[in-house]
Amino acid sequence: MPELPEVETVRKGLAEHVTGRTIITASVHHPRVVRRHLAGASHFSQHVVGKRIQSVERRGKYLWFSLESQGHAQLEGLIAHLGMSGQFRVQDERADHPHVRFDAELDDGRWLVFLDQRTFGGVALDELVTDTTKTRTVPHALRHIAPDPFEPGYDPPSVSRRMRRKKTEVKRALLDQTLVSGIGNIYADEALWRAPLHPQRLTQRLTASTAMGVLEAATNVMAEAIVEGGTSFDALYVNVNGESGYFGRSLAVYGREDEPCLRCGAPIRRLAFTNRSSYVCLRCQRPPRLGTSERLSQKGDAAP
DNA sequence: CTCATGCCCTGCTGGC
DNA sequence: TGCCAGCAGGGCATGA
Repeated sequence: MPELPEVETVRKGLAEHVTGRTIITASVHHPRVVRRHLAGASHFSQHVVGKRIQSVERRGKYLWFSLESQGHAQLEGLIAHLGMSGQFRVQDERADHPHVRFDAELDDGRWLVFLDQRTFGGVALDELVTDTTKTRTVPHALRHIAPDPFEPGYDPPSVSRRMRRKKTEVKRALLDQTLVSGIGNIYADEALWRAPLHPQRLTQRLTASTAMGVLEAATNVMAEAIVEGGTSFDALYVNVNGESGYFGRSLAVYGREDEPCLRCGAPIRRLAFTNRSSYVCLRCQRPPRLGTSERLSQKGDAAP
């Protein structure tokens, strides 16, 4: 469940503890963790050893360690995605835990450990290239990921235009990482409540200012969560696990089914959304009024 | 091309 | 008590 604010909290912690360190040994403990590294597990391990961590960077929900090798100006990216349950820890001893998927010994004697219960996360090595906005370098494999709202290449009017050209629901658009990155199910629901907009509103029917408004709401709610995540940060234990911090945050709708809307008091409802959930206040977030064409394509399960 | 859906995976919860 | 369905959900392959 880590979304942009949680990943940024992890990035900061990692940057503090591993910047400047050289990787001495590396081990892959589960093949699935390197499934995106097509050259394989042993290639991955061999190629990170001896590299120095120059910085820890992030775009949306992706992290990468910028690696330099002795005598080479060219940098490589060690990409990491936390998936749903990924955690990084920097610790003094090698971890003995069933969920360790990858670990590396650093030149200060400490260990960088990646744990992941549900194995949706992973790591890969990739070359760094100039991104499409020409404002920064990103791993080649992440070129399709759009800038997140905290990057210099993020251009809200452009994102708003692209969003309104799409033929889809506004919540799907917010979750589209090629449009704007970093927003997941939780912050999408929070942004839509703030806007306020029903998740099934069609992007083509939004005015430019409404589209800009929901993007701004998403940016604000994530910025506030970064501040909260940063304050509860523990030095040696680089926590990433969605559980600590996440649900302690001030969420207005997510997970609050049947509880009162903080704005109007009406009960928060949970709507089915492609095998997951959307939490909404149906009084603040009015469902779209369907036109003839949408009604015809509803196939009988239309709202009353 | 765009958009929607299903799958990957594990541990916990709730119903019977 | 034990079993199993359901749920959590990001990203990508696939099909429409």
